[in-house]
Amino acid sequence: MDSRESAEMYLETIYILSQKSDAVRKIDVSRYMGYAKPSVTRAIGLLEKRGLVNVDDSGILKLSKEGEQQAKRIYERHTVLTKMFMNLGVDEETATEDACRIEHYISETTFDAIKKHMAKYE
Amino acid sequence: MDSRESAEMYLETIYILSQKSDAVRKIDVSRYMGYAKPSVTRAIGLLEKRGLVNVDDSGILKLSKEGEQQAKRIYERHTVLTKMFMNLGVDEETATEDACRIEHYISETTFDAIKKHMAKYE
DNA sequence: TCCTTTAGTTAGCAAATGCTAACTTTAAAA
DNA sequence: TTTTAAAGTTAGCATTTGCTAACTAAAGGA
Repeated sequence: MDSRESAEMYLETIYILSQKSDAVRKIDVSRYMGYAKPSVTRAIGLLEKRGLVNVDDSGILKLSKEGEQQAKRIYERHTVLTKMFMNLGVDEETATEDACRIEHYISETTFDAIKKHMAKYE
Repeated sequence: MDSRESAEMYLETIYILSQKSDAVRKIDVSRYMGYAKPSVTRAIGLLEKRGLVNVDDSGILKLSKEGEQQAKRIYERHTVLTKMFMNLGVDEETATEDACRIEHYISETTFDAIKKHMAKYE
C-alpha cells in the first residue's frame, strides 16, 4: 500500500468510528482495519506528528481540525464514488471496495467532475 | 507505489513502446518511465521470472502471450477511463493522469460496468 | 588500433508498511 | 489484595521499490 493511501485510510477509519462512538481508541482502529496493534501505534504516531490526530491521556483519539477535513474529504470521495459505481449497475459490496481503493488516487479536478455529474441523480 | 501497480506499469510501457517500435530495450523503458536503469533491470527481471516478458540475446524485449494479455487489459482500462473522465468534462491531461493511477485498482466488475456505459457514447 | 559512448549489471542504501515477539501498564475481576 | 485480561509500546524482521555508485561489455568513431 502507498504511504499516502495508508495515512488516509487511518484518518477515514478514525472518522467513521468517531461517528458511531465518541471514545475511539487504537484498539478499535486495529480491529476495524484488521491490522496488528503495533502497526496502528506507529501509524497514529505519525499522524500525531503531522498534527492530524490527538491522543488524550486516556487514549482517546480525536481528529484535529485538519485531520477531520482530510478524513471528510476522503469519506466524501468514498460515498460519491460508491454511488457512481452503483449507478452503473455495480453491486454495493463491489462498489464500496472499489471506491475504497480509488478514493486515494483521484485528482481534485476529476473528483469534482464526478461529483457534479452525480448531483444530477439526486 | 504498490507492487502490482509497478509491474503493470512496466508491462503497459513495454506494450505502448512496442506499438511504436519493434525493437524495444530496457533503456527505452527507462527513459519513458523516467526511472533509473537499475530499477528497470530488476523490474524486468521479475517480469521475466513470472513469464510475462522475454529478453532475447540482443536485448530486445517481447511480451509473452500472457504478458501481452495483461498489458492490453491495463491499456484498455487506461483508454476507457480516460474517455470517461473526458466525457465528464475533465481535460485530457488530467483525465490521462487519473486513468493511469486508477487503472490498477478497479475490479473487473466495475470496469465492465464502466465499459458498457461508455459504449453508449461511441 | 585505441578511445569513447551507450546499454546493462551488481551491490548496497533509504523509505515505508505490515508483522511477530515480548514487555509494560492499567483496569477489572476474584 | 492478588490475579488476570486488555491496551499499548518497543524492538526488530521481511518485503518492495526507487536510487546512486561503480563496473562490464559491446559498438562506433577517429
